[in-house]
Amino acid sequence: MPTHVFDEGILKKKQNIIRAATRLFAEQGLDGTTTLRIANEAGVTEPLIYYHFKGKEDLFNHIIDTSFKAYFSGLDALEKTPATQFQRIEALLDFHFRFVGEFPDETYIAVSVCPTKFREPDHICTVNARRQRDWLETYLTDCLQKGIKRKEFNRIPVPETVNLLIGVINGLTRQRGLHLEDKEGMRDVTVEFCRRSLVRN
Amino acid sequence: MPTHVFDEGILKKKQNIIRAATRLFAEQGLDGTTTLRIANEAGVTEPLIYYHFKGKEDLFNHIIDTSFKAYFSGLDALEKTPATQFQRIEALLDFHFRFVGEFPDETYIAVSVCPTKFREPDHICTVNARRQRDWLETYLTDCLQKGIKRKEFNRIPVPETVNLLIGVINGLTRQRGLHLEDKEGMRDVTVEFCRRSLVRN
Amino acid sequence: MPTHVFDEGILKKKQNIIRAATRLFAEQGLDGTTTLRIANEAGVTEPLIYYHFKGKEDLFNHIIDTSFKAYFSGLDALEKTPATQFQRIEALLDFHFRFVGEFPDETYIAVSVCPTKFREPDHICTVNARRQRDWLETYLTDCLQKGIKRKEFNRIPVPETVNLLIGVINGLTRQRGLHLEDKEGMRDVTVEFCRRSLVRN
Amino acid sequence: MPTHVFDEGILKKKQNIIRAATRLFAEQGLDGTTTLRIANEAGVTEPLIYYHFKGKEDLFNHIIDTSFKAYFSGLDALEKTPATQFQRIEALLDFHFRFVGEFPDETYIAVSVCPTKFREPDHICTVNARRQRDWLETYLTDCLQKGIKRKEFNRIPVPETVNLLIGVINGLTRQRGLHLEDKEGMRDVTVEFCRRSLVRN
DNA sequence: CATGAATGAGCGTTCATTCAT
DNA sequence: AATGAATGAACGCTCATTCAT
Repeated sequence: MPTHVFDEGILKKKQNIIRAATRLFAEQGLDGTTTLRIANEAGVTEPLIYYHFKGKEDLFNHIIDTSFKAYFSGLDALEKTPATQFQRIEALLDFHFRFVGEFPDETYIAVSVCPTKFREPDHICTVNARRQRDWLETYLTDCLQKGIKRKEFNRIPVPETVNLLIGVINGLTRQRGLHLEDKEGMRDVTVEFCRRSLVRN
Repeated sequence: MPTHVFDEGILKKKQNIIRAATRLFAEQGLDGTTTLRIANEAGVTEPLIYYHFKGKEDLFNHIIDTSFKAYFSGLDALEKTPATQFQRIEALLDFHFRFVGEFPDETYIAVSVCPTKFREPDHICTVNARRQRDWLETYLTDCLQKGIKRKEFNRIPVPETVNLLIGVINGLTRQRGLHLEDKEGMRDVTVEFCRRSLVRN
Repeated sequence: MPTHVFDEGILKKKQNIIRAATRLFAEQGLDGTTTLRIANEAGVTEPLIYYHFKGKEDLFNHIIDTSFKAYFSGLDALEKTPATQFQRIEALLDFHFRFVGEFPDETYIAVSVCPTKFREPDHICTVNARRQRDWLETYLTDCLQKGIKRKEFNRIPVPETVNLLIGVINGLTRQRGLHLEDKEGMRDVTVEFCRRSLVRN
Repeated sequence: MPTHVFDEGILKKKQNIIRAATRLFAEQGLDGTTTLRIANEAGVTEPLIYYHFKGKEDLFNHIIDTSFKAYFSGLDALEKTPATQFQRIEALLDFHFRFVGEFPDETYIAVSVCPTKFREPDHICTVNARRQRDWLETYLTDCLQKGIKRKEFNRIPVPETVNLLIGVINGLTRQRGLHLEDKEGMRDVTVEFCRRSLVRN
């Protein structure tokens, strides 16, 4: 069920290229991955990459674009479920745990190789990262402000806590692939950790 | 005052090479940084790099080695200050906030370019990352176990919480350079966030 | 009315290919023109070129062949009009002025890209260029010898003057496309220039 | 004495590259010549080309630049010798015969591969070709106008005759390498041909 | 007749590295 | 300690060409 959501109506060999590239970019970075390696692992010849994409950079951008589209569509599906403010935060954490589980390579690329492009202000990486940060800031700020006003949450400095929560999400996101066997356990412990910190008792 | 701690008794041009390489590796990664660029930014010629180091990889390893030495010596200085368990955790968080402030490039390299080497089990990156994780795990597990036993902390699942705290540290560490102006504020909020979650009231 | 003389009984798309190729070869040379570009400008896909021709070289040869056929058939039409010797030379100059006006691209290819093939003695370019030179030499030598014998022309060294006249034709031929607006004027001035040099007064 | 005038103070291997490239560009054009071939014929490895030049195009431009510098410095040496107007024209023809004899490859490149760059208005080829044409037009127009005014020349249409003379120079220039054994003969015959046409008797 | 998909061969270029000085 | 000159290896990419349909 994972990666397949991206692949509807795409040729098999093109899929292979995208999947191989995604894995290799995650493992070795953009500069560390050669087009020859991608082609070999995809079971095609190098020029086919250039038939389907303008170049290595374009292939990379395609992966970034597709990944962030899936990410944001997941985020947007969240918004519609109102509840207590903590349940909204829990849903956000939950979504990230699921997303990183489904798309570990895509997530790792976004977190680890995208930043090398932040120097270019119009790069697809920069644009999407900014959009992500804005989205999370808006969402979390709203949760915290409402939660504090309704006495659901402790009185805490909002912007710093938003920043902290984004850091938590980022940090847990980066710990993929390597270990993190007991995903279910981590999810629950993280949620409870935040609940104790935020929710008034 | 920062970077200079590494440079005692080192020739000026060698220092320039190391500093230029550190900055460039952090900005563009290992593969993305050419020896020519390093030489230019250091104000020397390429062969001088090879006079002082065996090659680019060796220069990189030197930087990693020096950085982790400073990091671990900071960690070891921590151990000697016993107190309440939460104070120990606070000291750990505090140290990381300070370290990332003093050595942003070194930290960023360790977090973002080291992982591309984890495939090689004996690489200096892999070894140091493992050692770091072990150190943090041991330290935090000890804190949590003692804190729980002495009723200072809530009863929480230890390994997952250790993992979570490491994630928090990692996440906040990655958010360097870009923004995070109010470092002091972040430090306090983070400490309080963890305190509310951990310490029984 | 021009290029159409070549196209009788040829499919429209094949015509497009030939015309696009002719223009591009003249503009960018043989190596500088890609089959993809030809296909695009002809409004077809690349494989269609290979349906109609064995390959790019074959398409090029076809153009050379067709161009030289038209050129030689024009030359042969000349021969039949006897008159004074200078009138024969004038007719030859006249024909070249008209030909280069009708087929500027074909002429330019013959003059500028054919020479890169002269290394291959059996190439269609080499063969036709030799045949052209032979034809012009024979024709002009005959004119000059007869004209001198009949006291129509000054006593001049024949082979060198033949060579010179071929050079004049070549030089004026090359000056197409770029400028040379007043073609009619150039024709007359050239003819009179040669007349004053050759014809006894 | 030939090509050596360009080479003062240049490294031997760099000279080899320039000479090999000059010959190959003349024989096969810019696109038809590979950097590998240049390197092989120069007895060096490919990267050395990139050590001395920014790339193939830059090497080509260097050759064009050097050639035209030599050409224009030759032209400028001409100007200072006033005499009858026809002697000035004779000197011009003479210079071109000598130049094409000394630098046949450079001349051929200027005449045959430069035009593929004329599309780019700021290209070194375009700029130099325009400058050359301007120079020749100015020079020849001056000769003809003065010659006509002083009754040295017949009354002839000046701009067209200028154009014709440039065509003659171009045409004879293009006939390099191929044959043209009796250069001395050609020079004299050409001069006399023009004299009879221009000079009043 | 016509095309989308795919490839073998090779090209211009870069880069880490070495050598002679 | 330091450098200009030079190279082996490989990389991203293009192109003429073919194949299946």
